[in-house]
Amino acid sequence: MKSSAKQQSTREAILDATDRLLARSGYKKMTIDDLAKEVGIGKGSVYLHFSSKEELVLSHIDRIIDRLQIKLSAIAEESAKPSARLRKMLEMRVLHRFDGVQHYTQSLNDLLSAIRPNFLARRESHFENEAQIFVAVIEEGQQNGDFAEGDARKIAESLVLATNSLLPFSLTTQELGERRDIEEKTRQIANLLLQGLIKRE
Amino acid sequence: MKSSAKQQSTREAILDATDRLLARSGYKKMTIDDLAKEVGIGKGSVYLHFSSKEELVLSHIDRIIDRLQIKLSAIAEESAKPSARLRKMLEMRVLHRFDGVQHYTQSLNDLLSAIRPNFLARRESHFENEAQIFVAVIEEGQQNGDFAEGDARKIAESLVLATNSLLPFSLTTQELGERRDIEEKTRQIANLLLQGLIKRE
DNA sequence: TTTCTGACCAAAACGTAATTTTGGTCAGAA
DNA sequence: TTCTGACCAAAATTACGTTTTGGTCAGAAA
Repeated sequence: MKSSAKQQSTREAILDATDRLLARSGYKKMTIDDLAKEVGIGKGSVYLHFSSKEELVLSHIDRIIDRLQIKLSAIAEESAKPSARLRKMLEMRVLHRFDGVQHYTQSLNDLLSAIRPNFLARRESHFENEAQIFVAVIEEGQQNGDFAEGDARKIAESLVLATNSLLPFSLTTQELGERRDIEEKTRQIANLLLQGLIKRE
Repeated sequence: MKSSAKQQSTREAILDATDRLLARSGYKKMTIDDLAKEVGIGKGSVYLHFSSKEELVLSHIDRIIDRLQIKLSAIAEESAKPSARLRKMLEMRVLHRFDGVQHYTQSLNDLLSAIRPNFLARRESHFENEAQIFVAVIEEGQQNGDFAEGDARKIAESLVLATNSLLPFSLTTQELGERRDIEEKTRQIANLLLQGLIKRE
């Protein structure tokens, strides 16, 4: 039996190569043969880790989101004020997503059109998971009196949703604009939202 | 010389027919011949009003936005409190856009991919124009002491941007979800944003 | 045994050449 | 002066033979 650590590292190597090839050629032109060659394994071995090309790319996206969630959770557990943590989480979330696909110059549409239904479903669940991380911080702020009362889950969903139009999705990072502008716009929205959360004297 | 009122009504009839055909067949399958037949005019007459198929469809979208801007301006001039007006404007904006393309079941992607560059450019300018309508109301609220001080233009852009992810764009209305849910989500976000705007005692 | 591989295959993608449809024009009708 | 539809080049579609590709699996490697 192969060590699961080794299995895991092969899996990671495949996903790393997927990222490179996706950036280089887009979804349709990226072939499993090329991918295997890039990783230095046999083609069949790719299918030991992923059941299909679509599943492979979806997993690659999942990995970006997993990493995001780890970073979000880390901030959520810091010791700063809840409002400061939320602000930081909102900004980091947008920039992480921006950076995660910055090198895909034109290929986002290609990818989206190829795997649309499953991708949209996952995207929805990613948002839900991300919102859940915000919930804990919001509840903390409510309990310590910083924030006004309210359904923490709904508030979390609103925070996420309100910054979603800044995420690369149908628009590539180029079409979205300069990274610094995205950052500034996110900060503006986050400020307004958080002012709204903070309890009035 | 033909009366400009008659010219205008033909133009409107063409745009009405464009809306119907776009809903029925999508951008690529909608032909100018069909369109002329639907309106009951000759094909060449279509080109008396629009210089190309792309321009035609762009004008159709412009019309949706023009109507939106008229409704936004109307609300902006009502006598309710600035915060109430802004809330109403934000909700109306999202629902107007939702209703404007609700009958395009699958064809938004088709349209987007066909006219992408010019469409994106216009979209950007639509947002800027919409934001400008918000500016006046925000400044009014700042002057009468309801709202905290701040760059009204930037605030307006934030309000618009924060609700943009609820607009049909790459996602069709079906993919966005139920109208009542969109309405609820918009209201949630608007509440949070406006709480953030309101001046603290 | 367990892990990995690449030859293999059906299906999809691609080239391409013949055919049809379509966006756009414009000479002349109304 | 306004409108039209026959007309045309270009683009889309079809038909079809060829190539490429996603996915499998019998057997090699470990």
